[in-house]
This record gives sequence, C-alpha cells and structure tokens, in this order.
Amino acid sequence: MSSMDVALICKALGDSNRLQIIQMLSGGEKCACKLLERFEITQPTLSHHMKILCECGLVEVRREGRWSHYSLSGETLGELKCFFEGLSCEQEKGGDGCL
Amino acid sequence: MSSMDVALICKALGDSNRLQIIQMLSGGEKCACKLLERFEITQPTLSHHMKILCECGLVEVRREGRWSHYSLSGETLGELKCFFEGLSCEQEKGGDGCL
DNA sequence: AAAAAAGATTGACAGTTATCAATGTAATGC
DNA sequence: GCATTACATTGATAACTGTCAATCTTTTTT
Repeated sequence: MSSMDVALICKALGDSNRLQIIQMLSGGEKCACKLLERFEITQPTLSHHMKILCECGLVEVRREGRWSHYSLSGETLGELKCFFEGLSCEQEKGGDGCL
Repeated sequence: MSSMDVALICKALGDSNRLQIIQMLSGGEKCACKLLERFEITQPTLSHHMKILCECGLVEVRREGRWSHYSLSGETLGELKCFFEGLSCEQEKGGDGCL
C-alpha cells in the first residue's frame, strides 16, 4: 500500500461523519438506511460520504434488492493498520544532521 | 482519545506531503531545514504543514537556537494506533436489522 | 551594529469539499 | 400499471485548503 493510498484513506477519515460511519461499520455490515438514522445529515449527503469511503477502498458495498449493505474491507483495513504500526517515534541512529 | 481528535489527525494526514513528513519523522527527530530539502514546496508552505501536524498533537517541536526540531509524539501515536487496532471488519452479532 | 540564517506570519488566490434541494433509477408491493 | 421505498446523481453554494510571495522575528556571526 503506497503513501498515496494511505493519504487518500486518511483524507476520507478526516471528516467527522465519515469517521463515525467507519466506527459503526466496525460492528459489522450495515445498510444505508440504518446509517442514516444515526446522523443529522440528508440522504444525498450520506450517499456522498459512502462513495468517498468506497472509492478509497476502505468500505465495500453489497447490493441486495433495494438495499445497499456496507462493510469494512478487511484487506484494506489490515494494510492500513500495518502502515500505522510501522510508524515509530524512536530515534533510528544519529541526530538529524542539524547542528 | 475522542473521535474528533482522531478525525483531526486523519485530516492532517490526508495531505500527501504531510503524510510523507510523518514517515520521515518516524526515523527520528528532524529539523525543518532537513525536511524542506526533501520536498518541492516553499519554506512558508512547510511551516504551514508543520503547524497543522503540531496542532493535531501528532508532532512535537523542540526549539533550539535558530532551529526547530520536529518529532512524532509517542503518546498521540500510541493512541492513534490503538484506535485503528480497535477497528474490525468482523460481524458482531446478528445482521444489520435490514431485511 | 550590521548581515545572515532559520523559521513563522500575513495576505491573496485557485482549487476542493460538505452540504442541501431537486431529480433520477431500480426494485418491491398493491 | 401505479405508488412506494431505498439509494444515487446533478447542480448550486458557502466554507475550507494548499500554495506562494512578501514580510517579520529571533538567533548567530562578523
């Protein structure tokens, strides 16, 4: 997973509504109507947010009849966790070369 | 760490330049001049990015003479990792209530 | 004191984004 | 076939963002 992919996902999660959607999806698959109940936004706005979450790869959609069921992508979520786990605040070797 | 805090950090990391800065800081503390060398941006723009990274709590600054040394905040980084580790794509119990 | 170096701040601008109302589409129920 | 339901798309708009040039502040050097 490239830096650009991670940046795209972070950008998607940079919106408070979308971050809360992700947290809801962490409990398992949800349909759009259930998500809509929890937020003070209109249906077109939710649809817009879901599109962004899907386009960055973090969310997958399963269409069934009239319903759209959304869930987290296990693969993308795993890679994202991996990226953050790779970050460290520890010094690697010498200073920063600035004196 | 609240959802809003995480959203603020994600927003900060949603810019490709800032994400790369974070990756550089993962190797250890760096001063602004060293960071500037690696990017195709002007000094005021870098300064702007560093301010955003500091304000969300992910980066700390240590001023020394003319230099500003930047590093990742271990505490914030830890909490951020914790947040992402808490996400799962597994179903919790029943379906989503949508039939 | 004057010059230089490192970095922050200000102001401006083009591009992007979150949001909504209105409308479109596809599936279901009567 | 017609109404309803679930959701997507379009168009508009106000707010926000990344970027740079110009300038300011602070520290070091001569």
